[in-house]
Amino acid sequence: MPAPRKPRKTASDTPLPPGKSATINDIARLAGVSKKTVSRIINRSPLVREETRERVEKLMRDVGYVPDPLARGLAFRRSFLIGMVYDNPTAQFIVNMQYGALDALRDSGFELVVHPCDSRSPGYIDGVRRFVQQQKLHGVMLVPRVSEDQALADMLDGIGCRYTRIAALALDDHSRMVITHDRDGAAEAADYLQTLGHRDMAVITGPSSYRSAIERTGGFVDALARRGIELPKSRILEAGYTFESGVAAAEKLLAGKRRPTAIFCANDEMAAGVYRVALRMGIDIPRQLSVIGYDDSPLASRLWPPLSSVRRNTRDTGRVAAAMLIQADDDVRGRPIASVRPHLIVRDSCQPPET
Amino acid sequence: MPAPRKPRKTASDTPLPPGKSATINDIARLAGVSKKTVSRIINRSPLVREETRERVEKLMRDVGYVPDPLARGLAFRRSFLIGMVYDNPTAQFIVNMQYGALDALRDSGFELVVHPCDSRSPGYIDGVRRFVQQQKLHGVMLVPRVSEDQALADMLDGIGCRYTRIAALALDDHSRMVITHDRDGAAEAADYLQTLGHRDMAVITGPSSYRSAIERTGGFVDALARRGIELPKSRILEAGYTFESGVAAAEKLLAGKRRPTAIFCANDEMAAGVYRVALRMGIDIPRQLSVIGYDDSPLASRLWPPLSSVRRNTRDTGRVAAAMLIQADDDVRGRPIASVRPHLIVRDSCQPPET
DNA sequence: CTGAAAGCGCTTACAG
DNA sequence: CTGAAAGCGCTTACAG
Repeated sequence: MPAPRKPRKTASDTPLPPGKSATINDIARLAGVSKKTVSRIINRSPLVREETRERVEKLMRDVGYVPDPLARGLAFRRSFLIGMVYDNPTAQFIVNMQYGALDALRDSGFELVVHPCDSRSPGYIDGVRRFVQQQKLHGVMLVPRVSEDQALADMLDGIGCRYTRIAALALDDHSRMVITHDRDGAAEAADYLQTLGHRDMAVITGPSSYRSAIERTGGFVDALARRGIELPKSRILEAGYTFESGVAAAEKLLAGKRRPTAIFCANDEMAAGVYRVALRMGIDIPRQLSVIGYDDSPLASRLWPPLSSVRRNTRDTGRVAAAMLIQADDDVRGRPIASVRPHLIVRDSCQPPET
Repeated sequence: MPAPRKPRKTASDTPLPPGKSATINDIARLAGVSKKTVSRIINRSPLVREETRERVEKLMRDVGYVPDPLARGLAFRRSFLIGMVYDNPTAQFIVNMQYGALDALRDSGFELVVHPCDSRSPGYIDGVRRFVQQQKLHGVMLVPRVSEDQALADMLDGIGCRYTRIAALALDDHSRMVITHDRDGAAEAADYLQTLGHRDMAVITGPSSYRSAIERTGGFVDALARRGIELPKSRILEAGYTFESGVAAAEKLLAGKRRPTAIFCANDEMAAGVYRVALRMGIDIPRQLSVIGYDDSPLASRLWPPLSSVRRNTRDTGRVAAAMLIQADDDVRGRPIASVRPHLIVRDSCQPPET
């Protein structure tokens, strides 16, 4: 039996080039397979013998090999980037959505690139198109309110860009939707106020061009109706989702001779506006007026008394929306529609009405 | 004279492939130059005849040609992505910083990819390294507080990644710093309170491991000293930049037998904590207590009375930091250090002390 | 199950 | 000032 060969430098055991990281060629050479086989392993093709796969995967781990997303992107004609497109929600909402998306993208090789835009400017859809096409994005998350824009979705469909839409209700194929059920969140607020004994309530809602505003108001009104309370039109005020518009709406509502005993606001910013007006008019919250917001933003617990508010679970929403984009198509079809449920966080801004 | 030839399909006027976008080869063919010349024009090389450049640039505009960042990135061994690395500042701060960065990146071909992290977790520097190396980032913006971590900057230096650090004072080469002069912002608050007539003041500051906390407190104390007022150590309380820690610090400060007449808080969250305690203790702001915050967050104007606060101009800061990363190196050297100045926004939370 | 060739759309290094 | 060749690190299409 010949003595075992002393290891010598051959083509197949040349150490990795120092400094620069390993490439698919290094892995193929070191493993003694073709680069195509390595490529199959990277892309989880089943057409690789189990033994080969394990051996090569171990090697990749050992040398810390990670395929270059630039090279893969060039060959695939599609990058490993997920875009997040949004208009102008509150900062905390955006940031939570980003955190959620990154939860899903962590260790996937995908990264998140952000694209705020102004949906009122005429060229905004074109701006998104350039963003998507130039970067050859793998997919985009559409956050409310741009998620509600059918023209934007149609454009993306037209250029073959996959997307997920986050919205209060289904606006598209199940495979492209994450539903936030704003109707249910508002209904929970209505049930809570009704249970406390309120009968004369009011709603300060967002712009009627926003589905979220329609759904939240509708959910509140319908839930009251189910419990036998009709909310007159005069008790529903449309505002602009801003603090200032909340102030203006609250002034109208609280100046009338018969004040409502409770106000449901379609977001926390407007609820803060109600607080401001109540303070100015000497109306005590919650003794003389109950208030509920929507968002459960940090502001809710900074206000005094701490504001009861509907939590949206934004981070979960972002995670689900991003996860759908990087899943294989087969996994997406036929599964139930993605949804995230809101729920009311009770703090100290409500109590039974004065008798 | 022969009749003019009817245009026929030749190699050089074959229309662009329908559907897919033009490549450097299409431009070279259509312009009748080599792809290398087109490449020179893309990269603004001076080694191109003026007439050629103009002709090719017009063609590129006409067909809507944009070079593929994936292909350029592969050849350059560096992507056209800017990373933004941050720990856990307030949502509005992050979002403003992102808006600012995108202001600088608009129409530059670069995009912004976000990377929140936890600087207390042991592997976080490694996480940033993987992020930078795998995506072959063109550069990263380091936002406070990670911008203050020298180990992180050293790692980036070690792997040859360009970066800009946003911090209260110079921690690095001028070419890598954007200074926010927190010291000056705090000094302005001090001058304002002194001018109103306050003599017995206090500071609620952030963690002493944060340069921002040190600078803001130092700036406030030094400015008072310049005006002949010594702030005793007992009037400086270290808190955690959070609402809750602000509440705790305010309780200590306002429970004592001799209350300060004014409190400077190193951020708005802690100032909101002071408001909460003052409300609970029946101390009227601003009549019995003046308060100043730092950040000029949306919260400042939601509080009652509206909080005077030092505005940081975060969006400008982000714009400058990102612009430095995509500038040519020559433009960076020798120019004055980048800086953004804070200034006090006066609202209704301060007045002269009661006599 | 595996591989050799060609190609993705650019740039670098070299030559003229 | 301009260009032909080779290469960046992968994948696709084809063949076996």
